[in-house]
Amino acid sequence: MGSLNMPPLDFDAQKTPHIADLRSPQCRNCDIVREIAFCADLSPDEVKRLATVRCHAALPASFTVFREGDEVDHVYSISAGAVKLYKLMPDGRRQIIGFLFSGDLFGLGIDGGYCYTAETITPTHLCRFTHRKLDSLIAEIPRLERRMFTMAVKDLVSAQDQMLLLGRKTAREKVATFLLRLSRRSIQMGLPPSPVALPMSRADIADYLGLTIETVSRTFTQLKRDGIIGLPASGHCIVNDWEALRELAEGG
Amino acid sequence: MGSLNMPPLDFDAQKTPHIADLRSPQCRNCDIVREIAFCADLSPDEVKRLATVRCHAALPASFTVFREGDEVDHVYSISAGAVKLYKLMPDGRRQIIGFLFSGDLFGLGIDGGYCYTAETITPTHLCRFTHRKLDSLIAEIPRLERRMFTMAVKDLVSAQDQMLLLGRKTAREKVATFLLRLSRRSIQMGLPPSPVALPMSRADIADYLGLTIETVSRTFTQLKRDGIIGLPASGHCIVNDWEALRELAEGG
DNA sequence: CGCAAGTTTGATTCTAATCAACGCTGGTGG
DNA sequence: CCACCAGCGTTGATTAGAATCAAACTTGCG
Repeated sequence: MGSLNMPPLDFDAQKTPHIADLRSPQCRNCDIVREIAFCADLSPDEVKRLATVRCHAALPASFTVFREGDEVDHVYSISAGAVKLYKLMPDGRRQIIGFLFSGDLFGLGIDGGYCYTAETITPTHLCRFTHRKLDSLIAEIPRLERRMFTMAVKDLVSAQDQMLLLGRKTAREKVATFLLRLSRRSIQMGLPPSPVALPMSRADIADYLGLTIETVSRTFTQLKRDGIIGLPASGHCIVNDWEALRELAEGG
Repeated sequence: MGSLNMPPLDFDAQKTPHIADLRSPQCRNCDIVREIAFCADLSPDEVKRLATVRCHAALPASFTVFREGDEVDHVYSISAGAVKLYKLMPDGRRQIIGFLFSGDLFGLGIDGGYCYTAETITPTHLCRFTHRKLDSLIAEIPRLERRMFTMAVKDLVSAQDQMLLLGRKTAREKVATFLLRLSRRSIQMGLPPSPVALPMSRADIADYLGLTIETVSRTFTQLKRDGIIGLPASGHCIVNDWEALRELAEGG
């Protein structure tokens, strides 16, 4: 793991190119661009235009894309894979702000640097745009502005749900809610609702739900003993009793 | 109080007009519109145009503007006063999503209804626009779209900070962070950083910070005993030791 | 195979919640 | 005018849920 008190990552030491070395001209015009959520309803011409400003990178797992405080320069879109966004406190306490998957956008921020760190969970394909190019693109295709706004509002709504979870739910309720969210996200990506893929570690889940590793582990075990879920292999979770899980999640 | 399990408010039973009865033509062209944050840099003509679509209402304290689940029809801007936004669980557990003040906007949401309840804390002056009129306004003044987007991103950043607070901070750290935020907000409104006004009840603070009333009360008392703050009168808090408060807030 | 990292399980501690009582304040009505 | 009451806030005693501390187990990899 080592994300908690690791020295700044030396990108070059990793077995992949430094993401900053990728330039648009070097990027092949692959069709992954179609998967970018905010251009889902663009015309072929517009997609082509988009392709000229984006560049694409394949990153390994546990790769830090940018850190909290880094100068904001790019916006990223996930073509495939999974990314976590997190904030750290000076003493190492960590809060994961979100788990992102295929189609999700990140890297928005206000002046003064990114306000979270972004790190891949699994090997991940990213598309990247500079804010400058994105702006000129928006000038060409004004619809994009509305689309970005809608996405920000959606993120805001999710964040508010997460506040309720963190502030008022018990460990059991938190885990149940988490599983249901991942399941819904699976459906959204065209996968079956169960088994739910859990690409992230227990530590990640704990830092997302405001719990400790041990409590997350115990809660999974407990839900399994209650017959509500099954844990066939690490990284996967079968839901046996949707009704019970839903009721639990809402505190019923 | 009674916000937890009150029957749906009968607006007419209150001593103020039902907010839904207010129509644009009836609204005087008061200059309060200038205080709407998202039109701060508009030209006089544009402000005049804005005035034709907004309408204005003075509401008493503890007035429910809309409820979670209500059909989304309007966007609101606070001219003066304070509003809280909250979510409820079926069993009455409550999470306050945010405290809003003069200049703040609320009522954004996605299809399917508002995702929180909005209630005044103090007597409050609100401006209101239908989403429809706001859309036509945005068509006229495209700058507004960017402005709304920026505001949504700011809210998102705040929400992410709140996740860190709820998930990883101790009671002391939560209260310290809360006081610093209110103080910063005071400055932003042109008021001195201290004394910090606390128009909301202990119950509201508790439901905002993911604590109980008793813990909030005890923590205030403790910070007072430590000489970090003073509590001269209910509703106000003096900060004696900014450095200590800041250090506490960050977990130093 | 052996090691390191991640996960599970168990024992104990601790923070904040719960339960309970009391005091303050502001509004109401006798 | 003052007594009463309701709502809010504070304080104290006890409990509970999750954290911490500790150890064993599992998994994946060189």
